[in-house]
Amino acid sequence: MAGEVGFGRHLGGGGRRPPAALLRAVHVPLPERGGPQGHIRNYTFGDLNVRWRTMLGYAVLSPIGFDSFGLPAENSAIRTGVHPRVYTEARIGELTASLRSLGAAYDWRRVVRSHDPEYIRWNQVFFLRMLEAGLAYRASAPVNWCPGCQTVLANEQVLADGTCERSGDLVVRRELEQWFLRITAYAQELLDALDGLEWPERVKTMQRNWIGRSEGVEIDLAVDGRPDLRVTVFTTRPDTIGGMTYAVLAPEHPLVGELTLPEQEREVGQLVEMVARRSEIERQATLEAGEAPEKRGAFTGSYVVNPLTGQPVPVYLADYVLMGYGTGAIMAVPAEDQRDWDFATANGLPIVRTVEPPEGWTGEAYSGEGLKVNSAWMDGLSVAEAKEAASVWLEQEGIGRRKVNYRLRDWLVSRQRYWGCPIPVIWCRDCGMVPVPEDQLPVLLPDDVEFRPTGESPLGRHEGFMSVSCPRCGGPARRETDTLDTFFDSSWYFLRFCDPWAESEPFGRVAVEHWMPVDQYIGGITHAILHLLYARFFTRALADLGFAPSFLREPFQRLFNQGMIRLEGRAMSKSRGNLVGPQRYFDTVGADALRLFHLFAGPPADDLDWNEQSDEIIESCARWLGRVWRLGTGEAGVPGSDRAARAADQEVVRAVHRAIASVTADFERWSYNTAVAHLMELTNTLYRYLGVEGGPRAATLSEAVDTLCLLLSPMAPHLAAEIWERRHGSSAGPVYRQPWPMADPDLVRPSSVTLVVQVNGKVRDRLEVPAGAGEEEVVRLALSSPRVAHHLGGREPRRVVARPPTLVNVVA
RNA sequence: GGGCGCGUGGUGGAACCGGUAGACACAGCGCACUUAAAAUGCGCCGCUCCGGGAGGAGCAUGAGGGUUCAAGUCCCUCCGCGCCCA
Repeated sequence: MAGEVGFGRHLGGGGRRPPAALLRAVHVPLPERGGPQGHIRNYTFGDLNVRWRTMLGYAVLSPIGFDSFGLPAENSAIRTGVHPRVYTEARIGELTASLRSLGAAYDWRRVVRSHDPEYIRWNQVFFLRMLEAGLAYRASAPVNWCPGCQTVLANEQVLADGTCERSGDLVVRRELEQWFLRITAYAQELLDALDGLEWPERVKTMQRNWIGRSEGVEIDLAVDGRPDLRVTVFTTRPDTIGGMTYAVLAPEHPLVGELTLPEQEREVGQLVEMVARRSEIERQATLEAGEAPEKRGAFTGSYVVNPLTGQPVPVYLADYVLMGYGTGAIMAVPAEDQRDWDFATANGLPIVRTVEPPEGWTGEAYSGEGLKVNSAWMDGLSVAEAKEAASVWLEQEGIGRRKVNYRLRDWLVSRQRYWGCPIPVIWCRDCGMVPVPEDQLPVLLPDDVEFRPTGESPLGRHEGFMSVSCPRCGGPARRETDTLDTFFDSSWYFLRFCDPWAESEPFGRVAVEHWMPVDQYIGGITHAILHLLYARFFTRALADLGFAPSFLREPFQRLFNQGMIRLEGRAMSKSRGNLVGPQRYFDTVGADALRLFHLFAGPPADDLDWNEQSDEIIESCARWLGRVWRLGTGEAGVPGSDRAARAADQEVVRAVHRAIASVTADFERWSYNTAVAHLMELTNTLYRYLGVEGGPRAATLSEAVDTLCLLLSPMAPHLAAEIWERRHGSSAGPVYRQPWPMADPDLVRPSSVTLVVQVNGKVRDRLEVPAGAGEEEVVRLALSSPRVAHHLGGREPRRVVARPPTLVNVVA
């Protein structure tokens, strides 16, 4: 629960760059399943960006909010009797305290909580406008029902093994009236617009697959002996129609009754019953060991006619055909589809190839390129040619239509739970479904409810809530008891953040135009599909409904996926009870050390294993901060004398500029672990010069320490702020208002470099040479090396490859 | 089954464009300070072999092959792990 959300806050801005044109917003979404360390990691990365970009001169918006509705609070209420509101607000308090300890630079004035009446009100306004526009609708549908949670789940909430992602119960299928949002109306746009997003390719691919566009043909098949009936199938391979040796209906297909002959009724009935117990995900999965494949299908007794061959072929039911995709019926071509092949083999059905597999093909179904066979006038064509020819032919015959299909289904938003946003609808015996008038919003949840161990929503039994008069006829009516999926809440909070004070509208237009889209979004890969796809849809819907500016289509321009935290190989999460809370680290080593650990332990995008070594590394982060502290406060010592050595002075200056360049480049490419390493390196260099006679000038060393402090401040803000204040008082302003240091390119290059000399690709000598050494010089130096002479053994070099000033390879 | 990603010291990791493999740390070992310990500061630290030593040679980035003057990095095959889709 208490997922939260945030962008940057307006820390200072107004720097060297024009603020309005270069706004950066850094959003930190809800890494709900990551547990406290996951939160800490996420906020650390976000906060680093906020502070760094502020120092670069950008105005940064960094809000924070709480995705406060949802099942965990309600489940806790059922278990402990504590009201979800009480539970939720306590968790928000803890998280807030945690974030403040961490030093996260949020704009706390902009806090948004999805269970607040104002937020609920706009949620409900959106829902009603969507209803009006036909984007929200009610339909009966086979849905995923979790017996444990007593609620319907979205497909996305059902795991691959057919269990509920929250309770772990086996999800079953039920036919129920549900509320949906018409996300499919935006399928093509959601697919096309992915190309313009600066997101990890992996996430874009996942969304493309999820939307699952496929082009094909719908074909009407005549039923043998029943001129009144047609079975319409969808296929992406119309060229293979000659190989259709049977047809398959989904067990829920409306024609099942008509097509099932009396002698097949028993078999068909058994299959339909078995399928009803399985979740959709499970149905598509491969057979379990020992499961007989023929059990998953049944013959109806009817036949349809193959339009190419004119032959009747049997009609089966099978659970691998889904009612929700295409037309709920397929033409089965076992030779070119492996699942059809498996089914045909198990049920003794014929297999006819329509594409010649390549020489030496040993597999079963072949779906690749090749020449057409057994396909009448298509014989000899390529697959692509035949596809086109078959489509044209089917259209001319009047039995086929080209069709684009999507795997994406409409978004099921109703939940049979209490702790969510009520759906603002009233059911009247006479008027039917009546929307709650907008001036009567928000519809709020009653607090005096009783939670029963069954998990059943208490709303239905609450007379005060349920009993209303119909807004249209004034007669007695009942309220809708379903609440909205929490993904509904989290699909627009970034817009509210722009202007959380708006009262007469959900968010001010000007503010949204000013800040949106979010420049940088940071979140776990767990949200690759659900949250990100819903938010993209919602943003478009709100723009088209006139709430958001019409140009705003994409909410998140850039996305960064942080890695998960694992403990003993598994994701750290509350439900697994394997949490390592942050408080003990705040109490012992401090928040800065913990932040540093998350930055230093590995690449931000990689998963992080939390183990015995983690505490040791946190200790070492704290030790290094101590070293920086002593350097900053002068406790570590000062340069030994004023008689400065030019060489040492130069070396320190160069080390500082190298660090500036490295850390800046590392920040840009999200390489925080190496950024920390570079600052450690600088620290080590500076320590070498403490108390040394003939070292750098005191002023040089002092400037170096200041720069170290500035570079460190986005990572360890508390320590940096304290050091800065001690060194400069309050007159210079706080460290986070200082400009980010700039590296002088001339000083980044070292004065001398190591020339590596290889003989036949093996390193044989290393020479110190001036950084400006040219090709002639390095070749001369390399060839005069005695080691090179030794390894040449008297042979003449056949070739010398020089990459001055660092490498020469002598080939003998 | 298909697609994508990843395999580097005892450990976490670095190597950004094909150019010194192992930065920076952890653990370990040693030294200084200390009555002692902690803390702190400094040093050593891939493997094997040769050498008393300074040093030298060879082998090393999951396995095998290829391209190249040069491969952790590019190409092919295989093995293992992870994720997504089926």
